[in-house]
Amino acid sequence: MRISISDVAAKAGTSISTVSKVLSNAQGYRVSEATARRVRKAVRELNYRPSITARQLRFQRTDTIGIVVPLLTTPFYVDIIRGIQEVMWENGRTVILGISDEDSVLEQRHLTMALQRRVDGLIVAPARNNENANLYDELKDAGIPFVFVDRCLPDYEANYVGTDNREGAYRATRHLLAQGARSICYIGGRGGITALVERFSGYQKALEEKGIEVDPSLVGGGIPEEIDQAVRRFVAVRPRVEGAFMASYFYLQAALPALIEAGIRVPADLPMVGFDSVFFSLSDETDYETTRAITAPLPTVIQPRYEIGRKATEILLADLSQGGTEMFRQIRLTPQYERIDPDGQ
Amino acid sequence: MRISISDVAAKAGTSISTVSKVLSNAQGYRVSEATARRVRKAVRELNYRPSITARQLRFQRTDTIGIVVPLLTTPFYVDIIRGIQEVMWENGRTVILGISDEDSVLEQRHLTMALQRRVDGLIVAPARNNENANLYDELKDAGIPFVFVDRCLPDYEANYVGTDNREGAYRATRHLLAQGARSICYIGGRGGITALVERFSGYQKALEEKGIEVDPSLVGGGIPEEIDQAVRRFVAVRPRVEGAFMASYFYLQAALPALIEAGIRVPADLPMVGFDSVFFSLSDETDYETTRAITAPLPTVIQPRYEIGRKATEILLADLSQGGTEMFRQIRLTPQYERIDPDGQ
DNA sequence: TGATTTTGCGAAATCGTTTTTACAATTATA
DNA sequence: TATAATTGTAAAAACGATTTCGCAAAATCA
Repeated sequence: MRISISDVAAKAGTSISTVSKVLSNAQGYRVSEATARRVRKAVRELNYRPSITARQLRFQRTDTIGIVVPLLTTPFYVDIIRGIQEVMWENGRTVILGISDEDSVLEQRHLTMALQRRVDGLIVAPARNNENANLYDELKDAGIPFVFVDRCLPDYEANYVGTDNREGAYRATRHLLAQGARSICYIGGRGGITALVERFSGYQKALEEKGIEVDPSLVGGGIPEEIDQAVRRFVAVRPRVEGAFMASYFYLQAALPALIEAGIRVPADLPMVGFDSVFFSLSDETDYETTRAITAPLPTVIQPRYEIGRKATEILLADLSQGGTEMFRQIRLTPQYERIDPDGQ
Repeated sequence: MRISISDVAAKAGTSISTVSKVLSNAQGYRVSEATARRVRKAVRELNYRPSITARQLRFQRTDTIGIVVPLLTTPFYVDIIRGIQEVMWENGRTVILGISDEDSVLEQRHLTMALQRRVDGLIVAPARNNENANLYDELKDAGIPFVFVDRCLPDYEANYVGTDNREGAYRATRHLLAQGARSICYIGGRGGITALVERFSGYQKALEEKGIEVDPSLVGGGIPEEIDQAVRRFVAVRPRVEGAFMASYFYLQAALPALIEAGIRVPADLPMVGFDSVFFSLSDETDYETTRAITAPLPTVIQPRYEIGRKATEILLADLSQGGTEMFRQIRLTPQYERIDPDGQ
């Protein structure tokens, strides 16, 4: 029962092409003011809105981009999405959203779905341990532009917008060093996605600058169980670990219970720095216990989430308008620091 | 450069109608096995996928629904969306998402956008202080089914799925009464959206059952500044308030700073119950301070968020398949309780 | 007044599907 | 062997828009 352009034409007593011309009100068309008025009146009275679907078919573009993120339960990706939405709005476009749940297979399903919907382009934060490189190759072949945000596949050439992870991790580690810590553990893994590789590299750089060799037995990561075990090993080490670098909220959250169990409060007993916030619900028993072991707001590297979203969208739109450039852009935005002196030491 | 059905037809040496028939492989059609094989081969080799856009135009339905929620910064709506997505997946449909930021105008923009995209239906958690009733009337007139989740416009007839707010608030208030509290403040407002009206009503019911009249001077709500002022009044009251009912995380979050400033720890110094969790970032100075004033996990009413999403979608899909029923369904799901004895006293 | 330009509008093609209808060619029936 | 029924395929219409092109009517010019 939806009204179409022909209903408007009928009511205005004109042809559909005339209606279209009035509505697009481009310069080249010649429509008399009297007719235009009739058309506009009919449009108003019928409350007519052109079908985007028909437009899409005609123009061969959907003015829609697909977003796939691993999760929404922290504000991190929510803010990135907000940035994306904002720019898309400004350009009269829309967004469809998929949540991969850190699962490579689900990610693929979302991407295929989006492609079937003929999205113009994609913005993706790939799941950890990603195995979709061939899928992204297909996108390149098909000429569908996409931009990775926050994370990128290792050794993979593509558009990317994220934080300057190496720099952030470097500064954060220096913060620990400045407090006199020398044996500093790294919890975060070193592969799967580039962000972690880069953070490890920043950690390493800061240590080596001080002539400290990275101790492999102080590096841990993986799934929560592995992290838990790694932390148990670290706290048993003698002499005791003097600082901890947590590569993200994910690792921090997984590591805290083991620390608490060992009676270690942070940052009082163990200086600690992290990337981005970790969130606690104070209705949750476990979370409540955990917060008790935290003695002061944690120093943290703050990622420019909103800006990452905006920048990624701008790159995508640029690619779109230029019909897919062959040049890939890799952009690392400068992080901010909370309770870390970035120029410290 | 995307390949269409006619490319397949050309490659298979047949007509596009034959290709379509092979692909839809419905029973009624008669296509020889030899032709079908040729077509399938061509489809495989060209990696052809039918254009959803063209299908949409043909079928006059998009297999898409629009979701509009006020915010995504708490897990509440995220979980509802997860429930919606799940059911939509199972039915091979997609979702487009808008965030209204608690702004009636933005909500309207999102809804209009969704309509222009010709979504089949809508699931909406309306913004507080909503002024879009006429817009929703238009939806009814246009025969576009929609379901409210969590919140509903006051005195407005429409599909609705949410928590049994009155019951939840009733039980929560009884919990405070069971602890001996008699003068209990209510922070949450009483209008704008039905959830709050119902929660106030449950609070009132529990009090009146004990022969306690609601004291209007102990009721506060509104924007964060008003809440802050209300709390300051409450804590100054003598004899001192003995319990606090917080209508949602929003009010809890807004109220805590004033409580802390007054040196009141919760629930130790002031028994408190709330609806759903409040989240804190322990990298945030303010949040950190706030958590120090909380002496134990807070008792809370837990809303069945995931189920709300599922149920709402089921109702919408039912409406959709029946071509829009005239009967509106109002469903209130039973909440769960954390640290509240629901049968208490 | 007759020829030419301008103006206003509509018919038709197009985008990629699905589905109905029509039409051959083949097979079965009388 | 005609005729009827069946089978395989293609042509065409429809969905709702945009845009090119052509054709009248009106306006301008000679």
